[in-house]
Amino acid sequence: MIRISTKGRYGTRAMLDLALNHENGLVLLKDIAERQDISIGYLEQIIPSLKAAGLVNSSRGAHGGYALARIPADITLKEIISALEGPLSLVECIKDPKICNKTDLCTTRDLWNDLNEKIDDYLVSVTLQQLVDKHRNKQKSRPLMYSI
Amino acid sequence: MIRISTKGRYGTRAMLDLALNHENGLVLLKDIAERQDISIGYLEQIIPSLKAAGLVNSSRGAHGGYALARIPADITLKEIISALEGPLSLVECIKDPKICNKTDLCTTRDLWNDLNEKIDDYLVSVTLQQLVDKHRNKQKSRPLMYSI
DNA sequence: TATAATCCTTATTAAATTAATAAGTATACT
DNA sequence: AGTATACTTATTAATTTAATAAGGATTATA
Repeated sequence: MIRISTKGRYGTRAMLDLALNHENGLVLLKDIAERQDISIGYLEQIIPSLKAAGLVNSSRGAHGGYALARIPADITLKEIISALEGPLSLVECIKDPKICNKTDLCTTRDLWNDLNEKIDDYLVSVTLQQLVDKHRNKQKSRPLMYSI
Repeated sequence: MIRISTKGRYGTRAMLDLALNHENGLVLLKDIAERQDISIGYLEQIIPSLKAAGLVNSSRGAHGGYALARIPADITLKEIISALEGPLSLVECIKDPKICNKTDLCTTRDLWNDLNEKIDDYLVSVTLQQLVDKHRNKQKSRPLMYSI
């Protein structure tokens, strides 16, 4: 199965949540967890990858919390996914050609490599800002839904 | 990690092997296994998926073996991968929207859905014949390599 | 009709990965 | 000092992946 793990999915949702809720200053992990319906413990395992990649900043202690390190328009989905799942490599021999001695004759490797590039192109083309805009449009188009 | 499993990769190589070696009649599992360096036992677990999808035919008994069910130009990569790995669905809620009650408001789901379509488009666009052609070109461009 | 060659079927297992929980530590504001 | 928060590390359960094993079913042919 070709799949995106929960780490990638939850982390992306956390980033979108951060982008949507920055008006009131720092965002609490607890609040992200609640809004996104992800356990705090699991989020605590995911966030460090985003920090390490320089995508979010944090401050500790009371009144601490998280914030995006850059504006959403400057953050691509590729950065987010790479931070969470490592470099995109549909098959091992893409990022590490030495593991197979037939690499240069392997037609199917070329194939996975091409597909890899397509996926990459798409991920680069989407910014967090675009997600924010899409999200706001969705909200607008459902005027009968009230949050309670 | 976004990954293609060995089932998908080995199965694709088996299909390419079938396409390349049909001149001498039916192709033996044993020979595919040897040429592709995949254990017979594991191939025996992979081939049934290809049969079930109507991509290969087989005949049993002495002088039995496998053959493609259709010409390579009529077989897309998407059919092969779907047969081996099930319907492409980067996240569960793509093929089964009911598992999540926020599906219609979920911006990230739309995102995975779009990516899913890109991958799908690519897989549909590649035929087994194209792989065969690429493979033959590679062989030609390495005239100093002899098989022994 | 016996034998050999082949596909076919089912069960088992080991390893890796994923998804999560738990429990406590460090820091900073009040 | 106390509390709210981020941070760290270890553990575990479930699932998936990748493979092995062992034998059964079918067909050509000697």
